[in-house]
Amino acid sequence: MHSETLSFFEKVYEVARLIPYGRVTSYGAIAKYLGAARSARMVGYAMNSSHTKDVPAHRVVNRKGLLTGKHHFEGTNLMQQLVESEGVRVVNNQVQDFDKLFWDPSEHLL
DNA sequence: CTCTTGACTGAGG
DNA sequence: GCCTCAGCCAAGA
Repeated sequence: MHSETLSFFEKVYEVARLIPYGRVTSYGAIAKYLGAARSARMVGYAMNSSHTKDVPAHRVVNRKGLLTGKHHFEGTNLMQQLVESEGVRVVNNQVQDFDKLFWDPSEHLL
């Protein structure tokens, strides 16, 4: 599962699938968890390709809790609808109570 | 091999 | 708090 043969994208997908229902994390947090703290942009790039795969990409937002990837989902508001369906409140693309809902992949190891 | 493309981030003003 | 800029680097062409 965590083979070295997995591409960076595939590793990102594995971590994204660990995000609990109703919680969110950031591109940077996932990158850090993978030991590639400076590859946050790559995480977002990977999410762009997660379209067809079984990955909860809507639970990944930027460090401020903004839904920066919403334009990559179908329709004009699908990403927000998905997170809100999990109980996450969003106002102007900003996740409310972001500090409380933020899930750090690194905590998963503790 | 080189070059471009970014769903990012931290620092500086 | 805001905005801008530069560094970041995997993948695909």
